[in-house]
Amino acid sequence: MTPAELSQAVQAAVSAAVEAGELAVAVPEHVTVERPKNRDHGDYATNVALQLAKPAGMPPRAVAELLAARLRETTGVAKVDIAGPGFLNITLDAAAQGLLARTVVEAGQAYGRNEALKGLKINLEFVSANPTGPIHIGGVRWAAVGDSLARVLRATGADVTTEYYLNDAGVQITKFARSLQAVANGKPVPEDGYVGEYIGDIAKAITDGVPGVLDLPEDEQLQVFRAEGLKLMVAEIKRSMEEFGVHFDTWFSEKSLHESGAVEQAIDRLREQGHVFDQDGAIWLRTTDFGDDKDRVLIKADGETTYFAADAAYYLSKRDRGSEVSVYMLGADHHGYVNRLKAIAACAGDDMDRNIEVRIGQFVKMLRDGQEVRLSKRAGNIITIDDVVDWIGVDAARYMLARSSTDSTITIDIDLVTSQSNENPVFYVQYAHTRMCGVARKAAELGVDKGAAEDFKPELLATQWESDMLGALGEFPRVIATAGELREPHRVARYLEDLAGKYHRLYENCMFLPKGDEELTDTHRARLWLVEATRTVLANGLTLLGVSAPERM
RNA sequence: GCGCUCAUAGCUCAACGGAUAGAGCACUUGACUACGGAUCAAGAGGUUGCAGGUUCGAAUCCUGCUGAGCGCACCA
Repeated sequence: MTPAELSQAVQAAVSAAVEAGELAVAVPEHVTVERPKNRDHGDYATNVALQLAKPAGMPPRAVAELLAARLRETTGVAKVDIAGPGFLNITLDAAAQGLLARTVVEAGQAYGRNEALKGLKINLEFVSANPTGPIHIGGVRWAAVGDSLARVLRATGADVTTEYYLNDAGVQITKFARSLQAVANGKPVPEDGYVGEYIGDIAKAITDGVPGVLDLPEDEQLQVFRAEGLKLMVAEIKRSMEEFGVHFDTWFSEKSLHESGAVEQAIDRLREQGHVFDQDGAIWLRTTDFGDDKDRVLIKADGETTYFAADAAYYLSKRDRGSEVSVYMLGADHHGYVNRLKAIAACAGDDMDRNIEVRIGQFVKMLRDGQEVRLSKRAGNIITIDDVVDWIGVDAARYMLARSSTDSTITIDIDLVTSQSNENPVFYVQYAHTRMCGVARKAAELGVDKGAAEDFKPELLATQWESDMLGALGEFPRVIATAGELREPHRVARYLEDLAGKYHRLYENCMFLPKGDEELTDTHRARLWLVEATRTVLANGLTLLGVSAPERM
């Protein structure tokens, strides 16, 4: 019996009580059934009686009594206790619980997928770092979290488009081009330019790739460095993202918004909605109508469009391309943008509480020799995505960055992670997976297997360790659904750590294979189903995080 | 000055308003002639920054305070 099925059973118990006239409430659309932390509280617990007590005008425990009586009649339910203020503690019979192992194995890679967000069209934008340098550690966090979130959302049935917004127009690119040009000509980079080895590398690639570029007039030369530098830098970013296991469906060019007239069209559309006004020679969007602390300029008095105007056009582009929910993942230094971005959606006539989500994530702090390493894209000693991968590898990097809530600043001690990578939780989880594969290898060696599905005896999975394991396996679909709904992929990582721990304990306490001259028993076979089910969930979960599930380490 | 975010064990971090706040690491003590010991068991470690409030129930929600990070352009 899965938690979802149990939840329906509880709901049915409420319905039955209502129909019998014993309970005067509206039947809740969804009943929460959860694994209690304390196993003395049964396999599952529900607080539904506490929640219905007030509307029913009855004491919580009286409501609980009504429901408990009906639940005890439910197939697969072994015991129902009423505890504390009115919790219902439900214990399943071993067979009903054990059946889950076969369910999981038979579902395979599909186990855990659900339809919590079925059909929802989501545009998920993340990283979007300026193409004026390599991706630095902050961007790496969004790459890990954003890509995992995309995978999680897809597992909940959402139709997700991942997108990288390339700021390929504007003065930063010009500064970048001037820096390349200066270095190529053996001159010092301008005061406000970009420095770092990569500037020299790209400059050299351009002078090598475009013979005679240095003989061109200065203006033409700059154009070459701008165009070629941008191309090379974007290619470099794409390469590092792909190597990190992160794929973007769309690389969206800011410049294209300006060149196609999309920015002007966007302003016209916002004007039609009545939120655009002229003042002091500039054209403004009245974002203060929707919670922004000041109105924003779209077109400056000198006729130039602002970056904000491009933001507006970009949002409308996402909308025009079918996005129902546009999710922006921004760094903490962009929190001031939340209100103005949401106001764009509202000014366009959209629901700013549904059609747009701006998620702010905190920074990653890097320590080396006990000192914080300051991150500056313009400084030479930046920590890039390639540095991180070199030090700790893609798996550990992705896992470490994705296992924490983006609300928390996280601190990564480079010395610790590089010198003692065994302490990394990802190894704990991956090791559990290799152990399960080891069991399968050993079974093959012994020439035994878990047997046919119809011979599986779920009631033999009856020890506390097996029960714990089965309970955890049953949670997986809900973990994914919650992670998707809350946009918090770190929940998957935490779940896997718990699952791995339960497996390690199961391993210590239950033999899966016969030893010595023993015969393979039905208990062994049932446990082999459980091991295979656990391996399936662990592998599925690691895939959602973009982390490999190794057979050997 | 105004605003946003954060504050949980020695460290790094969890905890859809639920029961005794949990993991990993580090520390102490144990466990390998069995499926991989990169493991497990036990122990120790907390006034969830402070003070109020709402609630049957608060780390979680509200108010105030303290501390930290960040942001407040006709820049991009």
